[in-house]
Amino acid sequence: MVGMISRVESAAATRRALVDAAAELLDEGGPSAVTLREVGARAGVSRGAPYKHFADKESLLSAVAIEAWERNIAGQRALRADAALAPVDRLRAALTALIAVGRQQPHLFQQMFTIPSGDPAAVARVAQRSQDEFLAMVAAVVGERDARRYGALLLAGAHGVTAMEVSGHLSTDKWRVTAEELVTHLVELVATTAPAAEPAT
Amino acid sequence: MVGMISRVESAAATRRALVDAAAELLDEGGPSAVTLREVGARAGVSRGAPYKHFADKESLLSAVAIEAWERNIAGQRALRADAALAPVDRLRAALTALIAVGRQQPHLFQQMFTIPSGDPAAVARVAQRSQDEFLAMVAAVVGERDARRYGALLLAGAHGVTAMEVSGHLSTDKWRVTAEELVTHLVELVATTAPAAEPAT
DNA sequence: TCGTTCGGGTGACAACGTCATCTGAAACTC
DNA sequence: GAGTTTCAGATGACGTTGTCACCCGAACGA
Repeated sequence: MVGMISRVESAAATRRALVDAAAELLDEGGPSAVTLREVGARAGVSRGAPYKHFADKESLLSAVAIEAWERNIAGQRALRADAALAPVDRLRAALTALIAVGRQQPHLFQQMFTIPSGDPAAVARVAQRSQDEFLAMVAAVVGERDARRYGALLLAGAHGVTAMEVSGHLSTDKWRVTAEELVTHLVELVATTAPAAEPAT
Repeated sequence: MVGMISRVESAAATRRALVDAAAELLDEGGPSAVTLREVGARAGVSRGAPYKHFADKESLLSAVAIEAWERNIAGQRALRADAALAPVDRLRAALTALIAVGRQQPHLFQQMFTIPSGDPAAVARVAQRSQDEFLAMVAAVVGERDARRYGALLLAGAHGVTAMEVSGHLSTDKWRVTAEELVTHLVELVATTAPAAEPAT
């Protein structure tokens, strides 16, 4: 029958609700606000239920970070598919998107770059895929040969400025520059310095 | 009598021991390993003693971060006083020092850039002083006029690459570049692109 | 139809952050 | 120097949290 839910479907739905609830609590009050009891409550299950889907609290938070990385990947794919954008604009848009996450969901941003203690490979793997996507965008601007070198520069710069703003260390009074301006500046710097520019994919 | 300890001296010594113990535990096992009970034990006092010196656990961790920033400031001052170094070398050394902290004390590095929830201004203030020091070093290379713009770029880049390495997102297989190489590259990029270079202080 | 599997609920426990309260000695007042 | 105040530290206690062992019931496979 249509709409009938099997056991695996129900379990998957619960897992979804758990991750969503955890992400919500993380946004609202940081990692310490993510209690398994409250997560269970918001997901409509009991306090022990999360343990049927995640090894421990940190695995749950890792799942939240992993989904954020996957959204990041999807966003970059969409940018690459947008034919209306010049390669250098795609680059800038991708980095600006990272800044936007930091601005709108600072705790999530920090979680994405937290030292993993459980399974280090889990978050790292999906982050690597995001970087692959980004590398392709860089290659379209500076060429395949120097993509890695400049890609690391761009990504580090964007992440660095966002992290500084998130943690309150980027006083615009002092630096007289916004995160977006800095990224734009950095992209221009790379685009003009880089040896060769190739046509977009 | 020499060696006699007054009450305030004893209290200051306890505070020192508490911060040291917290820093030690942070290095060993991350923020979750810093329990007030263990901190008290290592400092030779009881579990409730820290509350005579810090409002709560987070204030204690903030104190650890603040001391790390102060060491950073002292290091930068030493670099600026070293007449044997060219201005651009001082810059690179300062950024490399930041990377070294991330490598050797990853949890401390994260703590230095954590979103503060208690007194946001406390950590931010000392971080600002570190940036003032850094700004002066940048000005010696690219001139006063563009120091802010390029300073933010350099600092963000160094912090970004360190954070990526700390969180395991900087696969050297993929990027074929170490954090130091990237910083060196960035410094050269700025030094050659910047409009004017002025003599060192 | 009969086990099996497995998501979910519940009781329980240790550890933790935090506070109210007590204590004793140093510091201050006269 | 006696009395008073101040304050670092110890301790008992409480609520909360992460975690696990155990139980239950419904969906699934044979």
